[in-house]
Amino acid sequence: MIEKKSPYCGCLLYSANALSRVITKMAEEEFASIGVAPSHCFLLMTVHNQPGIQPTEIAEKMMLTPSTVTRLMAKMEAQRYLQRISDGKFTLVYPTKKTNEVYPVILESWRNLYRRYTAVLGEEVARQLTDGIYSAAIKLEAR
Amino acid sequence: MIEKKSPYCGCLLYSANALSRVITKMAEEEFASIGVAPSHCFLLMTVHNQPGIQPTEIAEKMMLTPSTVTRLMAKMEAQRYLQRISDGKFTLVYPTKKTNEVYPVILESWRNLYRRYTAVLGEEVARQLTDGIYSAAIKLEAR
DNA sequence: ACTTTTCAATTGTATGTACAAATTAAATAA
DNA sequence: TTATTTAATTTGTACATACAATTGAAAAGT
Repeated sequence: MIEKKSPYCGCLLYSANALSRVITKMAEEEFASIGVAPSHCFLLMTVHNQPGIQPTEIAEKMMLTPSTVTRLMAKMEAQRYLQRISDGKFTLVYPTKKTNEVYPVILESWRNLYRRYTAVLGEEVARQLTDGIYSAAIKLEAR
Repeated sequence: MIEKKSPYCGCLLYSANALSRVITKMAEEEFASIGVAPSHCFLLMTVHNQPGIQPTEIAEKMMLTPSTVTRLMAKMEAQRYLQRISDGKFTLVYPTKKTNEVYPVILESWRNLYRRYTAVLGEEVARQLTDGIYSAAIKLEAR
């Protein structure tokens, strides 16, 4: 049986984008029950684990730009999932009761996602792949 | 020296998205001189290599949805980079003179991109990583 | 003390992508 | 042959993300 590969599968851009879309879709399915998108959940986790964190640091941790973080926060704040407090030129971000309530559910969904893709890829393969991807991202970002 | 990792680096979703953003940015820089975004270049390559190809097949090759392909095509057609011809319920997509002119430049940029990331990651590592990413994407899509 | 520079955060705008619905045409069933 | 179903494509809409420009405040230089 002939395995039909994409003509672009040797390209990191192509493959990385493809994987990103696929795993994002799986995550959206998993997080759908919460009613909060995966990126927003990362934000909530970050704020939950470090109340009073500032947008810039959130952006670093999430590997996103500050402007994106502002948008994500605005949405979550509108849903009372977090609170921003201005402090001079800084902004301090805090979780709310709602955040704390949903936090365990987020963790659970996150674990389910992990289980789902490791079931397909194998745990060790998934680990190594994730590690390779992460370190490549770091190296290329520092380029 | 302590290496500071992201708290989410063990998550495939997080890492894959991060890599996707970083490599996309590099690609955008590389393709900027052409004035055509990376995804549009993939489209042009696909059509160049298979004149008369249909949107559905393009979508499969590019691992995108048909609706996304429609948007990409609309943009490129507006810039006279390709031509759509209706044939019953099908649409046949053809390259134009402009496509053929720019094609070698696209290939060159693509090679440059490859050189850039392999310079950072090492050729063998990059190859294996790309391969692992691609096969994970395929497996997870078939989930 | 005042000016200039730097820096954090936000806003305007644009892009790539997807889903769901609509359209249109072909294929199949009656 | 006509009616129904299926399939290809496009459109309406929405979302995550980024860049460039703006705002507002702190820091540094004079």
